[in-house]
Amino acid sequence: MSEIDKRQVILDSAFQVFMKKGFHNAKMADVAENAGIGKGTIYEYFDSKKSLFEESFINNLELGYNDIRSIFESDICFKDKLTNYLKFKYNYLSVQSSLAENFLAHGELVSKRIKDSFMLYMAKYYNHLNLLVEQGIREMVLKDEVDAEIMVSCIMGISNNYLGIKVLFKKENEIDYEKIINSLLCGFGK
Amino acid sequence: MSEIDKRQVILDSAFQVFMKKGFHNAKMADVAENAGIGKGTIYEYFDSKKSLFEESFINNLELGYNDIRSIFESDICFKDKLTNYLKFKYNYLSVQSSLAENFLAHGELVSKRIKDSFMLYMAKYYNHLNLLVEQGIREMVLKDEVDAEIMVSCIMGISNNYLGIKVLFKKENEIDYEKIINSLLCGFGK
Amino acid sequence: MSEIDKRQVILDSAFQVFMKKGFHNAKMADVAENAGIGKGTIYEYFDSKKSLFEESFINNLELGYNDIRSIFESDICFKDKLTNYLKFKYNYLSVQSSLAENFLAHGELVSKRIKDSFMLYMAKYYNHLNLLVEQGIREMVLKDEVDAEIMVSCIMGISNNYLGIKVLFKKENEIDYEKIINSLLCGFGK
Amino acid sequence: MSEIDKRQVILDSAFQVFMKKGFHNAKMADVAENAGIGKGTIYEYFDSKKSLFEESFINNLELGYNDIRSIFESDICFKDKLTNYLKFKYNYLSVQSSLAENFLAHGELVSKRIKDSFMLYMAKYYNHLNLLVEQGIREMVLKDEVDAEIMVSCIMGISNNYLGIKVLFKKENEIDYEKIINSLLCGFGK
DNA sequence: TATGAATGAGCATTCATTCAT
DNA sequence: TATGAATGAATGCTCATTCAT
Repeated sequence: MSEIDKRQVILDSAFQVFMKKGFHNAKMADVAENAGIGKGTIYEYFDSKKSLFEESFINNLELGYNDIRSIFESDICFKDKLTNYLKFKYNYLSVQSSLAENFLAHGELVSKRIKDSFMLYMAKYYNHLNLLVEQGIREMVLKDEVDAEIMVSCIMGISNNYLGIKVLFKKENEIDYEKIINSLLCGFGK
Repeated sequence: MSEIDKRQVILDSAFQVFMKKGFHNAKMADVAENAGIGKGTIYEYFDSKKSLFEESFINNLELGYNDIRSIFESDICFKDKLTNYLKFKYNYLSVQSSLAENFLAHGELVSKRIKDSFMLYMAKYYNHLNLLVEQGIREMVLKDEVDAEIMVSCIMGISNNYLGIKVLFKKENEIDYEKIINSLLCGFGK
Repeated sequence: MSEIDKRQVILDSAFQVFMKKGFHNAKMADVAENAGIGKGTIYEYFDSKKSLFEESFINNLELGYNDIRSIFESDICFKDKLTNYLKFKYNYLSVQSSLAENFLAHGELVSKRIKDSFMLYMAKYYNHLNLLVEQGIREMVLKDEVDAEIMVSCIMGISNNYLGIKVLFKKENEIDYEKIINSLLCGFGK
Repeated sequence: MSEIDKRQVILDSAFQVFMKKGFHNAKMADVAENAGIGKGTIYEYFDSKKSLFEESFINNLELGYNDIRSIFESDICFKDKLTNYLKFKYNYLSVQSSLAENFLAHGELVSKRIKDSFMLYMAKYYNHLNLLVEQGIREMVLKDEVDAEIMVSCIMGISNNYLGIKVLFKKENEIDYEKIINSLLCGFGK
């Protein structure tokens, strides 16, 4: 196995263990065992538990972003793109985390580096969603005077909360993406 | 000071310290000092650090819920209620936490007990927002066939993301609650 | 036991263990056990193993110096003072260290702080021995033109090497302090 | 490079690193890098770090002894021999160690083997100095009844302390070997 | 009841040593 | 023979918890 590969194996193992147990309850021994290597080997590739956490966290942001970027950059219409985005988010939530955990936060681990990285990716997502709104306007699906920030927030709310609940109660077949998009387009008012 | 009062003093002190430092970096000595009492005294009222965290977390959910319940239970129209709710959330976000931290989660501390409690309050919020949607339908402001889950998710998305960003960049005066509600009512589509 | 006393108990225990095992082979657990306390307690009084070593080393210099100063400051004649000094050194060597160890040194632990402290006490000893030489000149026992540095070095050589060997081979009764002093006074030449 | 030569390269490299960093702070990786070889190669020639230390220490004693033996075995008079010895010691102190470090000792590394070896060489030095004293007696420079042990200790004191201080304060040109020897011969008394 | 000095279980990290290449 | 990636035993230190006062 190449040096790069082993590094990636450790990153993946670390992300799994950190997600499952949290930073403080995850032992370096757990990460090593999960990766099928010795404890000391981790330190050949990473300086400390903290930096391993940061690297694995950022690596995961990158991987997730690469997957989702292809959706945003694909050459399809507004509605299809939004539908694909929501479908992807549904699957992502399924494998990655539980709803409740996404609401909880502890300041402790959020180093400047990780905050910056997180904000960077959030900004990228945000930017993509903003571009999607603009595309919708160009395609004459959305109103010209639409407030992109508000609409993006609604999309995020749906992807985090509505889909999150469906994941939690395992009601995938109840999700009607057509209805979601219609709700956004037509509004809830009379 | 009565026994009940001292318990509450400890709970408040604990919540402050846990929010500021996170569970693992908060020392029992910090909580005691912040409460102006001795370390040993905490153990007269709570079994362990973990249970103190849980109690303080749930206590805070209760306090927050009591504040917001009065909004939902007030005798005002749909639009005013929704506006008041969003305004309250804005202030809450301002004092409680930063945007980025709300996105991050570590599984470690989320015991079944705390998850259940959290879900209970989420369900209460959810229920209130659902009732609010029903009120909107009764007041003929919303369509009869509105999907409450989707609308509630949009409201949550706005309160967590849109307001969160405004808090983060301290742009309170930019928030146009009228426009937010109009967006929800009329939709973003042509 | 008072706080000061417990501190001293730990210092004494630490000095014993460090002298016996050396810094790196002495475990904090050894020091604690030797002092009859828990490991954690040491950290109530000292910041780290390193600082415990330094404090115990310096403390020992102080104690040794206090003992020997009383000899130098006593109101007796040159010869008696020199005899007492050598007798004291003999006993000190007996309980403190072996000859061979005094020759070996490893730079590692010698922090600036400890070096300064050591040099300070060496300078004090040196100064006392110089004053002793001056006293000898005033008492007309020593030549006026005596080179104090050379004579002090000879005294140190005798106290470290000659007495050290006697300690090592446990030949206390062979030591003839009279002869030693006569040798210094009359020289070895014809 | 022959096997013997590589062994010697490692021994030299090891001695340098051990003297500079001390046993515990010297890493095998340091020794290997300093010798320009791989870590594993050291283990082709030495069993362990401990044995490498012992071998390098003893090897250095041998080298130092070989240098000084030639002085003692040269065919010159007592005074010249003593002067040459002191001059050699001065240079040796200059390159090998600082004064303070020579006073400090930590028991840890002094295995029986190394102690024995050290004592052996000390005994050799001692023996040479004793022979030198006898030569002085034969040459009628020293008194017949001179106590060799005391005189040797004085010489050692001068070489370790007096010369050590001169090295430390870089006052080589202040050393008056003539005066030192006269002091030893005539004594310090009236 | 209130305290804080004392405790020791628990873990990140280092580095001498091994062994497949 | 020479290498250095991989290993895991070993230990300093932290801090929740206890309990004598």
